This record gives sequence, C-alpha cells and structure tokens, in this order.
Amino acid sequence: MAKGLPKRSEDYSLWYNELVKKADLAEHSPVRGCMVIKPYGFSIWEKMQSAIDKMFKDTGHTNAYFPLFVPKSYLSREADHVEGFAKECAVVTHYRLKNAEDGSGVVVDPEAKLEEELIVRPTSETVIWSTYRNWIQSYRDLPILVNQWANVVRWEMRTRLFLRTAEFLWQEGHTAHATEQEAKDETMQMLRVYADFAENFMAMPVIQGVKTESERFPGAVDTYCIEALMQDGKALQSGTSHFLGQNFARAFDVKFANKEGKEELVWGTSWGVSTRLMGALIMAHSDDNGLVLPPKLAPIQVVIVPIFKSEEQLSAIREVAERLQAKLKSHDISVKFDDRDTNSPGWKFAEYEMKGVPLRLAIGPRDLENGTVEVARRDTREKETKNLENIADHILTTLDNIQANIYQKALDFRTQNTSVADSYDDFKALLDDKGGFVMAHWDGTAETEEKIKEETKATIRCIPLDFQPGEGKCIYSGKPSQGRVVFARAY
RNA sequence: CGGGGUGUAGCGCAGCCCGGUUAGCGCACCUGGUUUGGGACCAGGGGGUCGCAGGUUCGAAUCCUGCCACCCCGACCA
Repeated sequence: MAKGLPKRSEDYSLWYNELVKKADLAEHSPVRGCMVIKPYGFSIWEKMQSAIDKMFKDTGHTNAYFPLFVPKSYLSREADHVEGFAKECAVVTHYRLKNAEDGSGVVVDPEAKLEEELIVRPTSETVIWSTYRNWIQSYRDLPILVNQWANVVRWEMRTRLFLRTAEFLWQEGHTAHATEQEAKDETMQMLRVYADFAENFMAMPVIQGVKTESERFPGAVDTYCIEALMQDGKALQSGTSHFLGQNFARAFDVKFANKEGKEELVWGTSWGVSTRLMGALIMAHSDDNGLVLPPKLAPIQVVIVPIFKSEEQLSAIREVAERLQAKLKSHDISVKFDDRDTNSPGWKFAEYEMKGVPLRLAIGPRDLENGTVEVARRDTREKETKNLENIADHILTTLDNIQANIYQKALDFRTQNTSVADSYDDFKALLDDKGGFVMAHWDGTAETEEKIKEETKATIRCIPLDFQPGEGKCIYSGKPSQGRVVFARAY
C-alpha cells in the first residue's frame, strides 16, 4: 500500500483520483470508460443501497427488473427523449461471432446481423412504459410504484471515477398515476427522500430545486434535483426526480379507464440516484489523510488495533478486544479487530484513516495495566484515553457526534461558499476567486442562461424550492427578474 | 472528433537529445534477523517481449516511419 495523498488544496483532481485508489474504492478498468468498484468501495455502496431501498419500501415502492436492451424503435418514440440520449448510446448490431478465415481470431459474423438494433439502456423509461402499457387498463391498476436497481450505459467522452463512467450502477424509479396531482406529489416525495438520505445518511447538505428548461431530463415536464457543494467549490447534481406529465404515456399509448369509464392517459414520474453518490460522499468530507465516512454509511464503524510485542500480550489484548467487540455488536455497531501481525500498528492507523473508518480503538500493554483504551476519531483526528468501563456508551455517543459534526462542517462550508451577486462583474469575480454557489437574478430566458454558461462555465443548478420572490434585475441582460436562482460551476 | 502529453518490473519513474558492457532507481514482493503507542530497520533475493510492427546500423530502450493504447485540456454528461 502506497503512502500519503497529494494535498487537496494543491490539485483537487489528483487528490481525488489518488484517494479513490488508495482507499481501495475503485479503479479504471481496461475496458473503455468503465470502472471496477473494489470490494471495500462496493461495501460502502451496499450500505447506501440498503438505506435508500428501505426508504423506498417505507414510501410504498417495490423492486422489479426490466431488460438491459432497448429496441431502437422504442427509444425513438418520445422525440425529446431520443434526442437527449441518441449521442451517447451503445448499440448492439449482431448476435454472433465466428472464427476468422485467416485464423487471426474471432470476427463478427456478418450473417448474424440483427433485424432491429438493440440499444444498451441509457435509462429505462422506454422499456418500462412499453411494459406498463400491458399492465394498465383501469384506474384500479394504478398507481404503479416500481423501482429497479440496475446498470446503465452512456457512452461518455471523458470519464471520472464514480462521477462519470460509461457504465454505472443506479436505481431508477418509474411510477404511473391516475391523476396529475398524484404524480406531482410522488415527484416531490421522492425528491424529499433523496434530500433526506443525502443529509441524514451521507451528512451532506443539499439544495432542493427545479431545473431550468435547458437542463431538464429529455422527455420530462419538470426535473427536480438535489445539488451539493464539493470542497473545491464545484456543484454536483446528486439526484433527480422527474415529473413526466403524460409524455411517455402518450408515446407508448398507455391509457386507463377512469371511474366514469372514460379513457385517459396515465401520468408518470421517474427518479434516480447513482454511484455518483459515492463520488459526492468522497468529495464532501475527505481530507489529506484520506476518506472520512459518516458512521451511518461506514462498513466498518470501529476498528480495534492491538499493540503487542509477544503472542502472550496479543492473547491478553484479544480477550479484552473480543469482549468489547461483542458488546458493540449487540448495539449494531460493526467492529473489526485487526490482529494481523503482518503490519505494524502505525501502518494500520494510517491505513484505516485512509479508508475513513470513523473510530479507532488502540489497546496495548499500557492499557491492559490501566484498564483503558485509546479512542481516536477520524473526523477531528483527536485521541483520548478512556476507561474501559462504560466505553460502549461513549463509543455510541461519539459515533453520533461524528455523524452530526461532519454534517455541520459541510453545512458551514456551504454557507461560507454561498454568495450573492448583483452585477455580472461581481458574479464572474466570485466564480473565479471563490467558487461555490452564487445566488443571482436571471431573466428567465434560455438565451441568457446559455450566454452565461459560454462565458463563465457556470450553469443554473436549480431554482430552489425555497425560492424567495423578490424584484431584481438580471445580472446579464438587466431585464426584470422575479428572484434569485442558484448558479455554480459543476461536475 | 480537435489541441497537448505519455508508453521501460505489480505501481511510480530515470535512461533517449548525443546508439555501444549484463537496462537502473524508489515503493511493493520473497527470505533471515532485530522491531512494533503514527505508514520500522539491516542484510540478502526474485521479477523486464523497454507499447506493437517495420526500417537504418556491426550494434537500437535510444534514430526514422507507421500503427495502437492511455492520460490531460475542449465539445457531451446521473
């Protein structure tokens, strides 16, 4: 295992890439644009998955699974949708290989050309709505509240571990409703679920809002999102919830008979979060010593490192450690006792810090004599020596404190890096000197939005849900504006 | 697809300009010993089609030509 990380403040991208590798989270695969998520990284993703999945179940959703392949004709049925995704689709054209005649290996068998090409799903609206068509006849069949955990493929030009890869893991919820209001409520409910997860599990504050027309999901009527601020001052869209109106129902002819026996188009929503959340989690809290994980998502919450010179000492320590481990496990705390004799204690300290383990306990001969244990927390890197009595309570409290503390730290950071700009010059200066979110008036036109993007690389992240109406002048055009929207440079 | 860069041991690199012993260094790995409260030390050892294919030459990691791969910057983006 390699030593330290580059400084976060010097080269954020390099720091991020090295951290992802050294904390054993993921690496680029030899396959173009794809990522290998390593066991430790995946165990964090599993923690996220199960917490999110529980929230879905608690709001009445169930899981299902739909095909990986989308016939080309499906994708093209919703005009905006196909236009939005056409440029980044992987396409299956053949179903067989054969041995090359010159013996150079295998080649695609030209005889085995598919009548209709299959698209590897970039998202599943089209497959799912073509299925819902058969599922829905009456208002009694509604609502359908289904989610799937799946992989999708988007042929991105440039990739970045977790933040943008050609293939990624996600969940996509697809619901169908009898009324517009019900679908809108669902859209907002799922946005709240995402915000709740981000803030209470990931300890990452988010801004909830609605996207402008140009940033909207292709095929949606409205796209809502949660936006988080990373430590380098760039924004990251961390989850989206779309109100689809009747667009997909219309495209796939999904109708139901209402109570009056009249035929109506179904209303839809879709919503998703992806392994991008791993990137958000990493960038929200980590430091120059490595990953910092919120206790609620840490696969290992507490690690016990023994310090010993002999086998006798180790077995004496083991007795204490295993008793403590059992005690903590009864409180649903995941504890690892690392009694390997192949690495020194100092090595282990650095290693678990790199991996973001929230609490480290060290037990050595000194502690055996005094009935103590050294407790070190990852977020503040403070160490204290505590009596073994009541240590379990202390650990439980400290884990809660860490969860709260890293949230507060991220919130303070966001507060400090959220600015208000009243002129275009101020706006540009803020983006260049400080970064972060910049609240500014906008005239509501796509032209202005586009110009600002071209000139500054900043985009409107969202119109926040807690939008404060207030007269003002657009920083770019000087035309009247109804309130401030959230600008930032983004990933 | 445009502009730049890099391919040498598992990883990170030096050597190349100016061709010439057996291709070298750090980390990692293996063996032995001493260590262990913040990434230990000493000694010994193993591991290489120098990205690929041609060419020039008595001789190529080094020069020339072509190809391939990857990285960074743009366009795209959960």
